[in-house]
Amino acid sequence: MTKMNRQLITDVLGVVAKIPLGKVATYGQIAAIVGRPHDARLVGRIMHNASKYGKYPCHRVVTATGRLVPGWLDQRPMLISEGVPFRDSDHVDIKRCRWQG
DNA sequence: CGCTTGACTCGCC
DNA sequence: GGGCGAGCCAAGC
Repeated sequence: MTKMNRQLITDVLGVVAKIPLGKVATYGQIAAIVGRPHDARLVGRIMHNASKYGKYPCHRVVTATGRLVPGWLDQRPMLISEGVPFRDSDHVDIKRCRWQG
């Protein structure tokens, strides 16, 4: 793990930690905030290992279409309990709950 | 050390 | 709205 990678991780997690309750952010949005608009995938990877880097509300991060993380069944109830509006069982109403950083 | 995979996104049809 | 392909970067094997 190089220094630059750690910096990226630190920035990404820092942004994730700032997502307010009841709101969600997209991978691309976070990637753009940390200065890497084309690295949404990396944000996803960081989220996947986020628990190992520390405790962050990574459940508030969804794809650009509002889709939840495939395979992570706990994400939906967690978001619902925070008041995030849902479009269907696998998608949040991204248009209404998208975080305006 | 190289190839594959993935919690992505965007343009096009 | 949904399917396809290309671009991007790091972690795993």
